[in-house]
Amino acid sequence: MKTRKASALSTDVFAVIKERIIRWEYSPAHRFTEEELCKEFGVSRSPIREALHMLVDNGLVTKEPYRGYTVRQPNLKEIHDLYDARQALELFIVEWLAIHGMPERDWMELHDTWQHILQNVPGVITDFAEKDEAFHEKLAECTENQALLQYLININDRLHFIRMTDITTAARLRLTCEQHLAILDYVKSGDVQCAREAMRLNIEGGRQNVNQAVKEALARSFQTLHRVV
Amino acid sequence: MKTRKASALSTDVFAVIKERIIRWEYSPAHRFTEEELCKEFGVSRSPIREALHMLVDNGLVTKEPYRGYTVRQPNLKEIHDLYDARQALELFIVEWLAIHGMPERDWMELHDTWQHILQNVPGVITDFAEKDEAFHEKLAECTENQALLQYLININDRLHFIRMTDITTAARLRLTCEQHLAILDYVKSGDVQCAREAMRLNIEGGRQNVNQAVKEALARSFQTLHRVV
DNA sequence: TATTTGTTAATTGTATACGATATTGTATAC
DNA sequence: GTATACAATATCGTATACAATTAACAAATA
Repeated sequence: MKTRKASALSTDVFAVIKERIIRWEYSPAHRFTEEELCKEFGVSRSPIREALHMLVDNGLVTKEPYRGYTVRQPNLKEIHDLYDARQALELFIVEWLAIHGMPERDWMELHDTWQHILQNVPGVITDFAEKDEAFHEKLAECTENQALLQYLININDRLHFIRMTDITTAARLRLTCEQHLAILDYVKSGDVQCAREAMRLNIEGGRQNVNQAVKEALARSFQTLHRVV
Repeated sequence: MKTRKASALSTDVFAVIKERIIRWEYSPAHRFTEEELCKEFGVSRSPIREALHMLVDNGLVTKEPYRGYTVRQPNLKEIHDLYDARQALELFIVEWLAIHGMPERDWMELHDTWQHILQNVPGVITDFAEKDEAFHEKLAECTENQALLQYLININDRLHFIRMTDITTAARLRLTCEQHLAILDYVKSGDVQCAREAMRLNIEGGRQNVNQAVKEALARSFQTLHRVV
């Protein structure tokens, strides 16, 4: 979990490696050494170590003293745990928004975005995970609660790698759009219980989808298996 | 937010400074420089920097590039935000425990502890904050969800400094005991709604108490004022 | 052959030196 | 007297050298 200001070099390295991990660009359990990263990025070990530290904080990499760093292999239990944590936070967030309201401008922006996606199904399937994350993070931002947002971002970072494999069928995409629009409507009308339930359904949908994706990955290849299970 | 394995030196330095901050042993907005900490702890800048990095992650210290590190001055809004985040997590936790149950042994341990404290009011007021934190963290542990526990610990770390000023009157202590025992009872009987409500009351009590403590601090001294407000 | 033990290579942990940058103080011009 | 340019200082940012630790492997031994 990371909010700190850090030097340009370390944040750059962090961002690049994080992006690669998230995009599955490393083989399972890939091992990093500081030295090799120094060579690749052309910087010294200090910023590399900082970047790796941040990756460890984000749960994307594990560190063994005197042994090195390895790309994390999240297991199914951890994925479900993260979805539980997400649920804990997001149910609170929609409840808060239904009670305290959210800025009209933000509401419209989200509404338009997802209405637009809905009307163009199955056109827009690229970057689905990013768009979905942006929706949920925007809601968190509207509570103006930095702690909630920070934890949610951490969860999204740690789940992103697996969400990339989401099954983005037209049906699923349409359902997600409808769920997001429903959440917005209930938030606007101040219906706490319905807002919570709509959010719960949305999150559970995501969880089931990921679950399915993991299982299919298992069926497909042993390589993927020992990464994800 | 910190789970990483780190070297002995940096974790030691981190633990010592964190303890001091939490115990108000630094004057408001105390400024650190890496150099001065090197001298004090007799180690080089590398482990000091790691320790400071961890403190920043824990929200106890802020960093300004080329300027130094300062002990954080959480404001009232942030305190309330953290209480909101706590509520989001803990309502989920008791709900989860009420549904899935918790180990009999852990339940008994918590029950005995708080029954004992209740029977000895107003005897045991020392370390109230620690005991209270232990109760809530134990519940989180019983869900076996590392993410939830990690976030809750982070919240407790960031609130600890202000909770130290909690008004620990006999009445308040008794009320807390009763609330904790009620939470345990509802969890055991699987009554989700009552468990949630009991937890909500417990958290809100803590929030109000802290709120009161901050206001009294304001009334008492300007020094304390510009630390907390 | 199985087991223990010493040696070596790989890697991080720590210390220190050097460079970049922001702030602060000072002199000078107007 | 004020403002501006410039120098000095403090501090972190980065690079690099050395120390400590671990793991792997080979050699010796039962």
